[in-house]
Amino acid sequence: MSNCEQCIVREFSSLKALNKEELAHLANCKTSYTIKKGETIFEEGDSVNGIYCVKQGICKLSKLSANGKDQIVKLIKPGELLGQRSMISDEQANLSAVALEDMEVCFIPRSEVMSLFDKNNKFSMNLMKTICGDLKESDDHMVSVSQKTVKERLAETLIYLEDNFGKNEDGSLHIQLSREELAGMIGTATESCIRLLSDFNKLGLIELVGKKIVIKDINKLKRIAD
Amino acid sequence: MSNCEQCIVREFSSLKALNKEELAHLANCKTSYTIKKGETIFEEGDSVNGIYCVKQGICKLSKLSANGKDQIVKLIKPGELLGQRSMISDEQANLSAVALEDMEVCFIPRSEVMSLFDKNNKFSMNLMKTICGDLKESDDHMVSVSQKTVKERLAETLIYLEDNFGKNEDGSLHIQLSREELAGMIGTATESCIRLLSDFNKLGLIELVGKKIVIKDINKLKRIAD
DNA sequence: TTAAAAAAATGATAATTGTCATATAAATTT
DNA sequence: AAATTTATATGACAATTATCATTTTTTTAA
Repeated sequence: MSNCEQCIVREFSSLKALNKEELAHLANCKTSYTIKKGETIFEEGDSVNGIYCVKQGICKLSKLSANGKDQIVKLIKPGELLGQRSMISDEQANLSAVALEDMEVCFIPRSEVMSLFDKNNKFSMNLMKTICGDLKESDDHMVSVSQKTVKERLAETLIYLEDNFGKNEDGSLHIQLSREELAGMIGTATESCIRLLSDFNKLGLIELVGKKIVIKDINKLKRIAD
Repeated sequence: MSNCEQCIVREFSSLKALNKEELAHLANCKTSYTIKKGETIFEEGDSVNGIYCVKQGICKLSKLSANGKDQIVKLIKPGELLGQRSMISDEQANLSAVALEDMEVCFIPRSEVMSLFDKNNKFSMNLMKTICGDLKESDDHMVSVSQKTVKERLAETLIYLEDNFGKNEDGSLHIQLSREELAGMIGTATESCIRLLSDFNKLGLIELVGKKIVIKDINKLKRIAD
């Protein structure tokens, strides 16, 4: 069983508030998992009886709409916690979590999180602030989806992806999303997304290398995004 | 100064976890305000140094988009708390709060809320659950905005308004929104909203009496909303 | 390595939605 | 009560976006 005290990603989440003793206890009750790219961690409707601490790899949180399209609500990266919302509300998950890369996660059971919430005020405050941050992000995202055009949102999303997930040596976005997933992030049809990528390409804002995307003129993109 | 212990709306919010002593202290440090319809409680960018407990009246939480349209993110009714997100994150408000009716609110300063958060675990858990509920709502709303048509969203919103804010004796929706505000709720242009209301009217789904809206066939509306 | 399947790209077209102009109705002010 | 302002409603049209069909490219499997 691996040690939580030595786990670096802990520093990036609410768990940074834990002391040695608490970390030792946590190491004892957590379960580690390896998840392959494309696999599901939990699905809409599942009862998630704890939270996942993401150690390695990126995953998407998405929701299936009535018309069968998968809307990506949020991307989760190492250091973040997964399933907090459902666990705290004690409700079934309203989103599905699917790995976009091979992942390593640790599952922390509900009882442990709740006990930490009760005992460690710093931890509960951290958790609170994280969720408040998520709420702000979600509200802002909602306004963006509702008031901006698809073109503006695509520009915005490309910038977001570069800012938050970085780029490879060849300059292409590190995060690998299919066109369908990218469309699901900005809330549009796959074909519309592809078409606008082509337009951006022709305008020299981006370059399409296979399915990879290289941002060539981030300032113009920013001007489009607003 | 009015007594918090006897305030009924308290039972509907996180504050229901407070004991006699805490309520007495709260009564001492809160400030009561009367707000007229149309007045602003706080605006995007304001530092909200506490939370508002809504005793009477409904208000909207909205965000101004780049194109000058006001997107309504949430409606708040008596018993709910206002400004929790900003206060906890210790950030400026990302939304504006404007009264849709004459209101009575009590302002509770940050220090008091924080002290309660630290001392009363039931309260902090309640607060947490409320915000988690808001987050779920916001995510769901986002998916709805992004995947449903304006017509579907209008139907959905009309049902939501009747379910959550009730109707007058004449059967019309109790909550009084201008067409512009209703458009702001569903995320569309005012003219599009008006046009679809006319369509619904012609189809017998609703009846327009002046600016009032009466739902005539909620089942058909539900079928449209999905 | 070739065949099959899946993903990406593009064209044609239709549906949805936004914008601007204008008319009508309601609310407010004088 | 008349005049002004504001809100609601409608028409005409343009822009955006979705859908369906088809082609090309890439990936996967045989």
